Amino acid sequence: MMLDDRKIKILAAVVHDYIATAEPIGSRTIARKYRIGISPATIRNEMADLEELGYLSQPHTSAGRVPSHKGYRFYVDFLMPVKKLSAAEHGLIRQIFDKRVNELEQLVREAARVISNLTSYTTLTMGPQLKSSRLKHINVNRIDETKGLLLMVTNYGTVSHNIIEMPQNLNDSDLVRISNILNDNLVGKTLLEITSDIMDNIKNEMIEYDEILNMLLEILIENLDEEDERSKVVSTGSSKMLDYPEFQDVEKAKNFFSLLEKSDLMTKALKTSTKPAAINITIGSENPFTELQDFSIVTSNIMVDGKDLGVFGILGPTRMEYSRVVSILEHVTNYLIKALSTML
Amino acid sequence: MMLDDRKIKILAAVVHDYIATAEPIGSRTIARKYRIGISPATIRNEMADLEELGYLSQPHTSAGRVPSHKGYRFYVDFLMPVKKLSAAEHGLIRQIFDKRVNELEQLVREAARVISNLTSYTTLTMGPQLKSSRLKHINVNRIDETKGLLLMVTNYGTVSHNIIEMPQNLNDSDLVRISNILNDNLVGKTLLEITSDIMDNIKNEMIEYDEILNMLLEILIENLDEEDERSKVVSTGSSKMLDYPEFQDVEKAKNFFSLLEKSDLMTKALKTSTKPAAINITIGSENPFTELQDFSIVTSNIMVDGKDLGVFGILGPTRMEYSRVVSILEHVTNYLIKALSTML
DNA sequence: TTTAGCACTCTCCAACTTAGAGTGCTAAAT
DNA sequence: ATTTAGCACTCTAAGTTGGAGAGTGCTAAA
Repeated sequence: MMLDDRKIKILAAVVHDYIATAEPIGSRTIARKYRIGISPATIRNEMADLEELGYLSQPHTSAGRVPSHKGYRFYVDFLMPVKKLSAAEHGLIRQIFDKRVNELEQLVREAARVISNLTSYTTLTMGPQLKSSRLKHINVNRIDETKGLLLMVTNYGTVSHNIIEMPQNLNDSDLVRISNILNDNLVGKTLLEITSDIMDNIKNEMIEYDEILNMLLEILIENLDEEDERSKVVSTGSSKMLDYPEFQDVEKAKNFFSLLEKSDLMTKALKTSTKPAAINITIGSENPFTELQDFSIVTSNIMVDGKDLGVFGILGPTRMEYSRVVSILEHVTNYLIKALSTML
Repeated sequence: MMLDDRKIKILAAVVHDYIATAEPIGSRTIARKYRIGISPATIRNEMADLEELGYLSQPHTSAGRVPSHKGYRFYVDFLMPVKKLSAAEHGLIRQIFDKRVNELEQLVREAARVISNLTSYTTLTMGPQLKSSRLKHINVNRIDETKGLLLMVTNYGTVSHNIIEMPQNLNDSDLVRISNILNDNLVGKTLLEITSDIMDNIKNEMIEYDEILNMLLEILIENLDEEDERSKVVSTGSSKMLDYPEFQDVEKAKNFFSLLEKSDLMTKALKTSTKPAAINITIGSENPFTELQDFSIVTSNIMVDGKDLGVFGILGPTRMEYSRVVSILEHVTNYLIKALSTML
């Protein structure tokens, strides 16, 4: 079911033009703008064929043609040019990683902002599933007479801190002992594995610290929920979408924003569209979630040493500048992976 | 220039109805809905007077009347009923403070979310100016062979952490010494006061730790900029605005969103509208910034022990449910202040 | 001083018209 | 056997027109 050369040229022209203008494109325009060397009439015949084959569609009888999802798919798989980024764009991306930033979250946030600025679409980010992350370091510090600080670092490089009430009867060497015990018993475990069982063991080892250990356990459990919160999908640059003709209708815009707020949906969308491949493109109705079938999503996972540190996703209209988006995403992801692999 | 009783009743009716419906309101409607006991004709005469006095205005000759900014101001100052919150609303607010949350930022974020849900307007929040906050605790922890963690806590209860590269030649007791020295020299100072001068002093005291101290100084300086970032205005619930008739025009909506992105403008707006009073209302053209003159802003500062810990602001159309907004803001702020004063 | 009555103004909306873009089909041209 | 010119046809977008309805201000009567 391959297309002949002329059909391909016409399909490419339609996709290219529609991505740029958002207007249905007619035979006359193709003949004028993309010199293929055949008359509008012939182009019309070819377009009728392409429509029958499912690559194009017509908003109404006397309008030009618009690519169908199948049309975009063909374009993405076979026709899409590799878009070179300009020096300025390169510079913007590199700039994020020049700063000495040592934390995953911040780096990802910055990257999302730049992606969103460069593409003018909405960028989605999802952090690593912290339930599966392993504790790398844990300790308790004293801040003042009554307050302390519980500090945890995971192997993903995420840091979390919690201010705690300090039992009065603990001195500094107690804290060092507690920190050491916690480290010895908990480091290397995933946050899910740290249950009351393990904590009971520790408590048995150190009955004298019962009070504070109970408190810490409680905080650990609370953190689990919260961290889940943290690993949720965050969207950046959503207001940019209002510039696109697709969202000139306020209803559409509202619909889009409320979509972004359905964080479980967005989480699933980012997860399922992430096959092993580096870059993943889901076009319109290819998406299993009906609410997202008017959009396209391009995702890219951040894999470092086999660890899945999260996903970038770009959410935009099906009429998306795929080639630009893909190369921007590729670049940012590569830089980020490089930065992270020296960091972790 | 006081209004007589009948004019006040009519003004109240217009403001009340316009806040509810966003439609200009005519003499007939007032006579029907708000039984004042006079005929539409008389109401017309009174409304003509109110218009001449500047309390009402007419979108066009044959439309009803709409409150002017002066009209809203009169309403807010003299007519506004005290809105009692429902039990459910009370519950939602209380709920935030039931969780054991020990951090200012998180608490504020939660509070903003609830305010935005309850009012359906956009909530703005601004943290304390960290440049003026005082260091309460600082120390350096080791995470693994090559990595360490610089930890800082301010008197406002904000915590910041930075992962750092550890020089190889430091052992654990070195870290304790460094932490102690830093604490002794820096605690109590504002972040602005911590300049290279002070650090030079410390370095002189401990020439052997030159390398790590230089690094820490660099991080401190970087943090200053970043913390500024943190104390910037954050907006919550902006997409809710799309429900209001004021923003049915996409241009208007776009304009609103790009306004939110001008963070320096929003910062100034929150600062200047904050006189000593607890709650501050700025209506339309009362705002010194022309871009904001189509909106009203209600602010409330979080003052604990004379320390300014930040500001809540609600941004909405001039046609805003002032009484609801004010009482919600009062409640949340009071709860928050109570929570913080036990915390800090 | 208040009110009924009425002419007047302005907006909103639905119905209609027109220009323009694009199509599909047919028949002629290559 | 393709390709192309020509043409009738269709559909939309953008006016234009003409009430209907809401609301006003003024005048004169209550």
